[in-house]
Formats: sequence, C-alpha cells, structure tokens
Amino acid sequence: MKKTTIKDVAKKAGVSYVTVSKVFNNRGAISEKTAEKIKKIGAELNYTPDRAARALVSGKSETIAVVSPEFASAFTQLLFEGLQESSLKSGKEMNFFATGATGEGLEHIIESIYAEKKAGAVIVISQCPEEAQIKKLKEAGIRVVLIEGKSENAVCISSDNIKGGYEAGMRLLSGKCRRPGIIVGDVKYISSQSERLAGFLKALKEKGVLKNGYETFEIRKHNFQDGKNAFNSFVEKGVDCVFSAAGDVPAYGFLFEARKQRVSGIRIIGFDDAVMSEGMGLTTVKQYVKEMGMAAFDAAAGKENTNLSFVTKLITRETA
Amino acid sequence: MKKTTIKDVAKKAGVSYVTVSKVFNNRGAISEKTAEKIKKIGAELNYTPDRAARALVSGKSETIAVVSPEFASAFTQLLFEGLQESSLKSGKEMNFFATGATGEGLEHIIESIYAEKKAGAVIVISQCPEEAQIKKLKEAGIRVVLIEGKSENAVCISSDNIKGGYEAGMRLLSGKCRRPGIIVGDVKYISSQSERLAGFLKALKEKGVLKNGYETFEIRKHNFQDGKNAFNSFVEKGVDCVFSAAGDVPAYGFLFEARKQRVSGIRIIGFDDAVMSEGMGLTTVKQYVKEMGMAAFDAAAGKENTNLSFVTKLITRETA
DNA sequence: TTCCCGCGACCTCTTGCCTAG
DNA sequence: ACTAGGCAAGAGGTCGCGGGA
Repeated sequence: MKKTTIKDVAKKAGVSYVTVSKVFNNRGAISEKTAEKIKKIGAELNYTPDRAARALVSGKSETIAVVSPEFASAFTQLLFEGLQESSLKSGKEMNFFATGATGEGLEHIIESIYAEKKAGAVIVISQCPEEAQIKKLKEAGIRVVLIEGKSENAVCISSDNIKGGYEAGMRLLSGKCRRPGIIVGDVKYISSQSERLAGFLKALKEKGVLKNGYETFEIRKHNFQDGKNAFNSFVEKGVDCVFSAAGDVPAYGFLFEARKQRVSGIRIIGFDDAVMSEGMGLTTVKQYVKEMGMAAFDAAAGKENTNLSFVTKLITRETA
Repeated sequence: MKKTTIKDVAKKAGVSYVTVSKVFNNRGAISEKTAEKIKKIGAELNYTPDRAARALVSGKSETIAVVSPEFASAFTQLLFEGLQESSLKSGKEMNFFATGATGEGLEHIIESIYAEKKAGAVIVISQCPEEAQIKKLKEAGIRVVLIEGKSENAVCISSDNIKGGYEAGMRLLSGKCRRPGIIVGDVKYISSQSERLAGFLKALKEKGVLKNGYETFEIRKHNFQDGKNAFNSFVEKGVDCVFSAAGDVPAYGFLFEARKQRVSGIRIIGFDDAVMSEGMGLTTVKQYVKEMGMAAFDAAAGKENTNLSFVTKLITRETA
C-alpha cells in the first residue's frame, strides 16, 4: 500500500498535478469548481502532502524547534502542555533541543538549526540568543519566539514579572512581616528573576520596609533541596516572610522543611502555581504558563506576531 | 550565504556529486584516496546532507517519534532527560506526540506517523498499540520501542515492576504493619500497575498477611491531590502502612496531608524516586528511568534490539 | 483581454546501470 | 574481467510563465 501522492489525486481528478499543488497551497488561479473537486478527492484518497518533498523544494521546514535549557522543571512542563495542545491542533510538529543548564550550547544549537534548516521557527525558553544570531534567523525567514526573553527582532512572550513580584510583596507586607526574605535565581542572566525581584523591592519600598533591609538566598537549580536550604538559612536570620521568586518548587522545599521542623508562622509566597501548589496550600503568583505556551506556538506558526505580556494572578491559599 | 550542498563539495573535489554521495553513504566502489579527500573537503565546507532530500529519496525519516499520553509526569520528565542526552549525542532528532490521558489518540497518531512517514522509529511510553499496528510499522521498516509495554514485534523496555512491588512489600512488612494499603493506578490497562500490585501481593502472601486483607485506593491521575484523598480514605480504615504503586507524587500528597494533620506513624513507600523524593524523605523504589530513556533511544536508533528489564532499587529513607 | 490551467525547470540526494581504463 | 567513478532517472513537490478558450 503506497502512500497517495499528489499525482494520484491529479489523475483521479483529471487535472495535472500542478493544479492539485496549487489548490492545496491556495496559490495561483483555480476555479472554485475545480478546487472543490480536488479537495474532495484529496480527502477521499486521504492525501497529505509529503513533508520532506515540501521542505526540500521550499528550502524551509515547517517544524518548530523548541530550545530550552532543560525540560524537567515545573515551568517547562506546563509550557509543554500548551505547546502540545496547539501543535496537535495545527498539525505542525515540534522538535526539542536541550541546551544544558548553563546555556553554552544555545548558540551552537541555533546555528545548527539555521544551517541544516531544521525548522521554520524557533521558540527559545528562558534564554536569550545573541541579537546578531536572531537577526540572521529572521533574515532567513525563520521566525524567532522568545519566552521570558527580550529582543527587538523576535516575538517576546513573558509574564508580567514585575507586577507579579510587586503583588507578592504587597501581600506579604499586608500581614505581619518583620524581616522579609527572597529566594531568587540568577538575576544576572535570567530576566524573569531580576524583574520579580524588582517588583518585590518596589513593594517593600512603597511600604517603607526597604530601609530595614531584607535577606536574599540565591539559588541555581530551583529545586526542592534549594528550598530546604533556604529555609535553614532564613530561619537562622529571623526571616518571617518570604517570596520565592525562583518558583514554586523551592517554596515546596521550604514549606516541607518548615513543617518537618515544626516551625510555623513563616509566611511564604511562590511563583508559578505549579501542579502541586494547590495540594500544598501554597499562596503563589500564578502564571498562565500553558497559555503562554499556546501563544508561543501560534507566534511560531505565524498566526500572531505581537509581543505579549501575560498577567499574573495572586492565588492566596494557606501559606500567606 | 547558501547552504553548502553535495555539489559544492563535488566541485571543490573535482569529482561528480554522485561520488560524494557514495562516500558519505559508504556505498559503491570508491578508492581510499578519493574518499579521504572528499571527507576532508566535506568537513572543511561544513557539509551536512540535507535531511529533507534524504528523506524524500529514501522514503524514510531519520527522526524518532516519541508518543506518550502526557509529558508532565515525574516519570516522563526523567525519561525525557535520558532521551535528550542520547539524542544530543547521536544527532538524531525527536518529535513528540501526546495522545491524551485516555489514549484514544494512540492509534490515530501512530497511523499518521506511518502514513506521513514522520519518523524512522517510534518510542511508545506507558501504552501498548495494537499488535497489528506494530507489525505494520515493522514491515515498513519503522522500529518500534515500547516503554512499559509488551509486544512480540517491538523492543520492550521496562522496569522489573514485580520485583519492585515485592521489595516494597517486604520492606513494609519487616516493620510494624497491621493493615496494609496500596495506592494504585489503572491495573487493567497499565501493565506496570498490575505488575507492581502482583509483586506487592506476593510479599504479603509470603509473610502470611494476605489473609488479613488489604486496602486498595485506585486513582487515575497519579497526582498530588489523589494522594491526599488516599490518605483520608486510608486513615479512616486504619491503614498503617502503604505502598504507592502509582508513583511518588501521590505519595507526596499522602505524606503532606499526613504531616498537615499531624498524623505520624503511617509508613509509606513510593515508586520512582522522582526528583523531590529525597527532599521529602520518602522511601521509594527507584527506577532507573533516565537509563531507560537512553536505552530506548539507542533501540530506536537501531543500536540495540533486545528487550531490557531494568532493575529497581529500594531506597530507604525516613518514611518506611 | 481575462481566467484557468499546465509545461518545464528545479530543490538535494540516492541508486541501478554503464563506461572508460 | 575488474575497478573507480559518472550518467540519468527519479523521490514528491513548488512556482514563474506561457498559452488556449
């Protein structure tokens, strides 16, 4: 059973295969009647254009490359869901490339996507390629979408991290809060981290608490253990309210350690509203990550091309 | 800057491009000398064969399709890491397809992979396609690898779930255990679940506890909330030791709820050794998931073609 | 003229067969 | 009669034009 090709359709429709091609690409002038007929026959014969052939002749791939430092975090999980959902709908495929935690592989991977025409669009997560490289892709007709990154030449999709951090700060300070602490990732390279921090500090300042100082616990892996470490560090320093700008998972670790050590009274707010946060009772700044994923996909697919800043929403639960 | 093609290499080497093709495919009779020269020039020019053209002419794709009900679980996360690692090394790419939780999409997705030649190999996670479909793929030269599934016509990779369940049971029964409970997923359709249950029951039987009966809490989503529900159900029934065959995440929920309600003394063992288990202090049956991912990739890439059953290892921590 | 449609060239690479030594 | 290497025919499409009605 061979695959049905454009020629099979053409033969059955009694036209040249060129005409069929045009119909399936909405190109050239084809009469309504012929087009209908061809479409119908195409459906009957279950015809789908051959991706390889298409890519070959057009010099472009339709697949979307997703580049991320890792695919195992709560954030990428959720993003993934959104991407998947859109991908399923559109029929376009995705390829995933991990750059490694440090991101040294980013440039190299993007270069190979470019050189080997592996994709017609690239979605970069939590990282920012060099401007020159982005430009090069753009000129080659490869769309670039940045999630949590900034660039002039790409569609940028991110949460309103400043506002999120601000809201977390305001919430924390609306209750008892003598000494605030913040758990934060790499503020130098990850823009979301510096933005959340900035938002948080803005709240502190507004409330007049900034002058009293605050504690910072900087982490790299954004994992459970880091959160536990943060707890031990903070408890020693008398921190009584904390904002985990680094995400929910460190907050889980923090909470867990607190409950284990039977320390209560420290209030904490996370960031993400990851899957376990509800169960944990964690107050957190919800990001609409899944929606971001869907938007990113649409942008990559060319349906959308404006920068998007997603709102965040403070979800208050038990911990703050 | 156009991509360097086989012709560029040929021109520079002063041979026909056919010769170059043959060299890069180790086919036909080419003298050692010419081959060397061509390879050298190919490297100089940074030549990589065009995937699309190759796929077109050979009728086969080199990419590996990964099909899973979802990509957001602890298990798939870890698996993903392994797949990524191998993929990075081999240079082969992967495409991911979500079938949805119920798996109704599985047949359809595999069919489309087959019909549209989207991949040269398929890795199916936690599901089992119809035997006939597997055969069809096999006959078309598409390798099929099943993770946690069984088939005559595919390479099967799984954990030794029976042994894992057994060890968990033995451990639990080696301490105080008046009434055992098991949290389990869909035993009908997910072979790992029925196997773990079987192993666990074997232990109960051996210890002569089976006749006293045991509690079961069946869940579908394998999430945190399910674990909390399990706790509430079990605590009512006087269960004092539980095995979460459904994975670590429900065990997290269970544990969390227990600590929250200040109930201690219920011992629990999970399955997976997911990322947060160490932090949680959860005793669990470790699966070498990442290694399974790597093995699955190698099998899909054609490097390996024997069924593999991975050992499990009981990691004892605080909870049991 | 205008509207539809098809010719022919081309995209990059593989492969069976052929030819020049 | 071998051996090293080339010719030509596709694989399944796209697209600019040319041309018939």
